[in-house]
Amino acid sequence: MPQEQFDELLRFFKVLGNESRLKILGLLAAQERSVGELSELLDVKEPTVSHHLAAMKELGLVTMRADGNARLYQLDTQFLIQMSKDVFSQESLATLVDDTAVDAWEQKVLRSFLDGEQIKAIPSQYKKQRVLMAWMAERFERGVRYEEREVNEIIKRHYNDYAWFRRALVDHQFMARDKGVYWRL
Amino acid sequence: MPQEQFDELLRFFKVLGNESRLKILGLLAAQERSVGELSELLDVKEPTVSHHLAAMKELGLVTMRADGNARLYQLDTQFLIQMSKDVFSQESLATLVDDTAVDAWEQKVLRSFLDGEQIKAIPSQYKKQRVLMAWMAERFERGVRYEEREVNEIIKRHYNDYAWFRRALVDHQFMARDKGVYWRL
DNA sequence: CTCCTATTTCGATTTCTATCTAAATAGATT
DNA sequence: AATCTATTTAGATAGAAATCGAAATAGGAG
Repeated sequence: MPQEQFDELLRFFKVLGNESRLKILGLLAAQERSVGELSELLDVKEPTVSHHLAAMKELGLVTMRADGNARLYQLDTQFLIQMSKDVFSQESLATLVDDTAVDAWEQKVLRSFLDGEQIKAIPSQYKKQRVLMAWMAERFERGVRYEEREVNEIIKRHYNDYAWFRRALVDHQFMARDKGVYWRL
Repeated sequence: MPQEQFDELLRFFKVLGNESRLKILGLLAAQERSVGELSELLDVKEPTVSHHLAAMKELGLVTMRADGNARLYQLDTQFLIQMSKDVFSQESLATLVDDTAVDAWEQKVLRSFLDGEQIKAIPSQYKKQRVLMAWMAERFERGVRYEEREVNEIIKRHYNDYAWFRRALVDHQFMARDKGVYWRL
C-alpha cells in the first residue's frame, strides 16, 4: 500500500476517533446542519465545531454550502461508503503495510550476518536465525529432490557446520526429508 | 444508537487512528507476530508495542497466545469485517446519534418561547423559529383541508399575529395552499 | 535453583489534541 | 454606511496519549 493511501486511511480513523466529530457525523447523516446548530446540539462552542468541520472537510467526509451568513455542512455519504469498502477489503488489509518495512529489516539482518555468500555467524535470536534459514533455503530449487550428500555440499559453500544447518532447515520446516532424500518446502 | 454501541465505535476509531497501531494491524493481517518482532519492524520499543497491543486486545481486534516466553498476537479478521459491516450500514449511520439530543434542544426552545399553549414571542434565530413552526403545524391534522378562516382561528389560539404566522408556515413548507385552501404537509 | 529471554508494568516526559476566549472576517439587513 | 449575525482565525491552556527507560514478572534452559 502506497504511503499516500496509508496516510489517508490513518487520517480517516483519526478524524472519526473523536467524540465530537463522530457525533457530528451522526447528526449530519440525518440532515445538513449549520455550525451554530451543531454547536448547540453538541453543547460545544462554535469555534470548536468549526475546527472539527474543517478537519472533516479536508478529508472529504463533508461538503459545505453557504446560505446567507450560515454555512451548511452536509455528509458525503458516498465518500463514507467508498471508504468503508476500500478499507476493509481483504486486499487492502493484506497490503496495509508495505512489505518494504519487513524486507528492510531482513536485509539488515542478512547484511550483518553475511559476508557476500558466506555466513559469518549464526545469530542467537531465533527470528534472525529464521531469516538466515530462509536465505539458505533459497539456494535449493523447489521441486528438486536432493541427496543428503548434495544438501551438505550446498550448505558447505556458505557455512561450515553443514550438519547443524541441515537439521535446522528441517526442524524449522524450510525443508523436508524422507528416507534420506530432501526437498525444499 | 445506544450509548454503549456508540462508545465501542468511538473506541474502534480511536484505536485505529494511530500510526503505530494501524501499522500493527497491517503486519498482523499478513501473519501473527511477537511483540519483539513488531518492535523491530516498527522501530518502536517493546513497552510501547505492548501498550498498543493491549488496547487492540481490549477492543477485541487481536487475540494473543503464548509460545514459550513470546506472546504471539493475531488479528481477529472476523471482528474487523463484522465491525466494518455494522458500522457503515445505513441504519447505524442514521441512528449514530440518539435523537434525544435533538429532542432535548427542541424542548428547550419550546419551553423558553411557550407559556403553556401560548407563544410568548417569536425567536429571532431562524432555526428556533422552525421549532415553533413545527410545533404549530402539529395543531393541524394531516389530510384535512382548512379554509383560511379556520387556519387563522387555530393560530390565534396560540399567537396573536396569525397573518404573519400563516404566511411563515406556507413559506417554510410546513403547510401548503391552493386557491384559498390550506393543508398540512 | 539460577540465569536468560520476552514481555509487561510503572513512572516520567514530551508531544498532540480539544477546547475555550477574543478578535477578525464576511454576508445580510436596515 | 452602520449594524447585526454566523463563522472562522489566532492564541492560550488544559488534558490526553505516545513513547521511553527502568524495574518487575514469568516461562524456559542449563
